[in-house]
Order: sequence, then structure tokens, then C-alpha cells
Amino acid sequence: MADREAEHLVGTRARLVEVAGEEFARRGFADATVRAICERAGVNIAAVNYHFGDKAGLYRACVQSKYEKSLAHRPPEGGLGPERPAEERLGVFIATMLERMLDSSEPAWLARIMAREMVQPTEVFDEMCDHFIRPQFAMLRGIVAEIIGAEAESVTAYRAAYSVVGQCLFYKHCRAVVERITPGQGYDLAAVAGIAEHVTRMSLAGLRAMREAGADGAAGDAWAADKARFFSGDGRGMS
Amino acid sequence: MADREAEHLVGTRARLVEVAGEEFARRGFADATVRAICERAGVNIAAVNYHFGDKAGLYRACVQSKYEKSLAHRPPEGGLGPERPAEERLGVFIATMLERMLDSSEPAWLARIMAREMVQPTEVFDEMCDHFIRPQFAMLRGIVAEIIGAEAESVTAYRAAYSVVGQCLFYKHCRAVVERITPGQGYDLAAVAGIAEHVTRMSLAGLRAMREAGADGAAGDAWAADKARFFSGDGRGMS
DNA sequence: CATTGATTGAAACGTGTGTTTGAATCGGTT
DNA sequence: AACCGATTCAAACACACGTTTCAATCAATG
Repeated sequence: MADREAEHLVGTRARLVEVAGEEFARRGFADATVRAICERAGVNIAAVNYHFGDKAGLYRACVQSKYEKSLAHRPPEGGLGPERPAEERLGVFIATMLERMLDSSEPAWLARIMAREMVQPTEVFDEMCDHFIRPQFAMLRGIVAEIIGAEAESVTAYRAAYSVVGQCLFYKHCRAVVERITPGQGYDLAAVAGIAEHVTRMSLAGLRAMREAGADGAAGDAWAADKARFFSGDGRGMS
Repeated sequence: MADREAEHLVGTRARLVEVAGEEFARRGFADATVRAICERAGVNIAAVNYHFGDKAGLYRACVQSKYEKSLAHRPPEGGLGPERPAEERLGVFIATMLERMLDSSEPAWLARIMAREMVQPTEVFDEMCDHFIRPQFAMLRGIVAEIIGAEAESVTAYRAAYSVVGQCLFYKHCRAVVERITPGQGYDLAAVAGIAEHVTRMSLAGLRAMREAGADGAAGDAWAADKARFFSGDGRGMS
């Protein structure tokens, strides 16, 4: 009789997961309380223990149930096949990533939880990294490598991909700073499209310049020595 | 008789601030306990209340006492005057920012606390943003505006500066991801220098391309309409 | 040495938390 | 109807935490 929110969802499990996801994203795992979650979901406190074991189990269920839905809803390639030019695929990748993170019409709490996992990884981080981040990053790396004209496993490709991702993530991770420095502009679809256009243009120019400069060698001494150290972590280098 | 760490610091205040900073950075404000902090500092629990009022006061003292020291120790311009070319100043800015965040020989917990403040601002965020972030961002914005050939208050300059900062912050905020995707490489001085060189090169190429494309107008319809909306937040636009 | 204010010490307090309990209720099956 | 497993409920439990208390100790001053 006391369903406060999430009334559109049937079943205590589904309501709990939905409400808990928002609460974990807003407050963080430690500051989010199971009492507040259950009250918002209109569910008894014991339901957490009964359905998910404990608070950590509920958190695990939130993350694991959502990142696959996000991936299915907005595939990173946006339906573009590999026959399209790499420049176009890069633009779609950037726009998709920004929309998935910033568009306020989405259940955007997944990206916020991921931002928290970055600064303080929990037990779900490894799986999230392997199943969600790594495949998309590999796809992006292939695109930038094609534009640069270097191998996808080269140091240059890795760092160039990092640069593209970094530009996008900034608007999510540092949203509080952006809103304080340039206040008043929300993240509606048009604003996100403007950001995507800028990031794409800036990245494309940088990548093309790297192609002209040559993939390796022609960039000074530090660069070559740098590459040798880059892959010194484990024997096989990369998966 | 029981000083566990930070014995080199005299005075309970100094020991508390130092230990608490590391603890807040590692665990976060909620997960860090005053008991653990005081035990590590070799200080009685009541000292927190006596010297700082409460846990939040200790946190405030940590942040406010450190970001000014960081700024004094590594000025963002690196001693370069405005007579040097903008390209050189950009490289120094990027290298300084990366070293301050990544170099493991520094008391690097300030950057980690700032990353936490991004995803979950507390009461110290506004002051930190105004006194620490905004001045450095304004300096960077001036540099990139000079390279682009646009006004420092233009949308292009803001977003270009965001792109530069985003590339740098990625290595700090997403360190866990970087270490899982390319494991084994630490952030010693040489590695940081390599990253700085890449970010500088990629950014410079992007900025130069924007100058050639023209500051405004010549880039399609969305760009101009975009600018009108960018500064619609408050009347004066910017400080 | 005696006095006084500042600081430290050990212990306890109150509160909010995640978790558990055991009875009550529901939904389907025999 | 009677039964039974699954689920829900109100209440309580156990614990860790931030905070407070008040006596003990220290350092300077007369």
C-alpha cells in the first residue's frame, strides 16, 4: 500500500534494483542506506537480504543488470559497418558515448556509478572493465589506428584512444566543474551534439597530424624508448 | 609512546592533517574512520574534536591547507613568462599538470581527493574550484585561445581547453582502467614525460587545425547556433 | 613550588547502520 | 479445505562509528 516510487515496475526485485541504482549513483555505496532504498521502493527492509543476500549483493545486481542493457540500447558502432570510412565511425562513436553518459533522458546513473568505480574500484570493477569498457575501447582503438595509419597495438594507438575517451569523460566526471565555470547550460540533446562535434573535430585533426608525422621513429628519441617501456608489464603485451 | 607514523611531524595538528589526507584520499570521506586516522597518527581520538571540531572540520583543514602548497610548489606556468610562444607554454602547462597528478614522489592524495569532489562535491568544492581550478583553467584558456586565434571567452576556447584538461585528467581519474588495459607500467617521471609529450602533440595539432578552419562561422550551421546557447546561463556570461 | 590554562588520555555515550529473526501473509497444489 | 513453499512484515539485534565527558598531564607564569 505504500509504494512511493517505481510503481511502474512489478516485483520487489525490479523495484529494488531500479531505486538502488539511482541511490548508489547519487550517494555512493557507503552513504546510500538500505533503509532509504527500501522506503523509496515501497519494500520491506528484509527484502534486500532475502533477494540479494546483503547490501553488496544488491549493488552487484544493479551494475551487472544495467551495463549490458546500456550496451544493447546504444551499440558503440551505432549500426555502422566497417565498410564506412574510419572518420565517420569515429564521429558516431564519440556521439554515442557522450549521449549515453550525458543525455538526461537515459537512466544515466550507470555512468555515474562507473565514475565512482574509477576512483574507488569495488568487486564489480574487474568484470565491468572486461565486459563493458575493454570491448568498446578495442573498437575505438581500431578506428584511431586506421586514421593514424599505425597498428592497433601500437603505443600511439593506445594513447590516441585514451585522448579521445578522456575528452568525452571529462564532461561526465567533471560535470560539477563545468557547471561552475560555465553555469546554466544543461545537457540536452542539442548541447550534447555540439560537444560531440567539437570533440570529433579536435580529435580528427590530432589524429591526422599524427599520420603525417609518421607512426614511429620520426618523432625524437624519447618516443622510441617510451614504446619499449610501454609494454613491459606482462609477457604477452595485450589480449 | 605510540606514534605509529608521521613521526617526522611535530604537533598533533600537523600529524593529523597529513595522515587524514592520505586516509580521506584512499577510503573517501565516509569510509575513512577517525579511529584509524588517530591510531595511524599516534594521537588520541578526542584530538580531532579538540583541534578541528569534528570529522568534517578535519577534512576541510586537509584540503584547504594543501592545494595552496601544491600551487606554490608547482606553478602552472612553470616559470615561463608570457613572452614565450604559446605552444611552449602549452607544453609546460600539460607537463606540470600531469606531474602534479601522477608523479608518485609527490603527496599525490590531493588530486585523488579532488577526483572524489568531482563525482560528489562537498562543502569544500566551491572554494577549491574558485581558488585552485578556475585560475589555472583561465590561464590554459588564454594559451589555447592564442593558438587558435580566437577570443579567450569564445565557446571554441572553452571547449578546446576542456579537451586538453580532459586528456590529462583521464590518466588520473581512470587510472584503474589504464592499469587493467595496459598493466604493469607505473607512473614514474619518464612515463609521465611520455604521456605529456603525446598529449601536447595531439592537442597542438587539434588547435592548429581549428585556427586554419577559422574561429567562427566557417564550420557549419550547428556551430553558430551552438554558441548562442552556450552563454545563455547568466547574463554576464563569465567572470 | 603553586597556579592556571592548554592539551592529552581512557572510557563511555548515543546514534545510525546492516543484518537477522520469527511470525504473518500470499499463491498455487493436492 | 488443507497444505506448503515462497515471500513479506514489524521488530529487534549487534556492531561500528562520531562524538562527548571528565580526569590526568603538560607548559608556562607568578
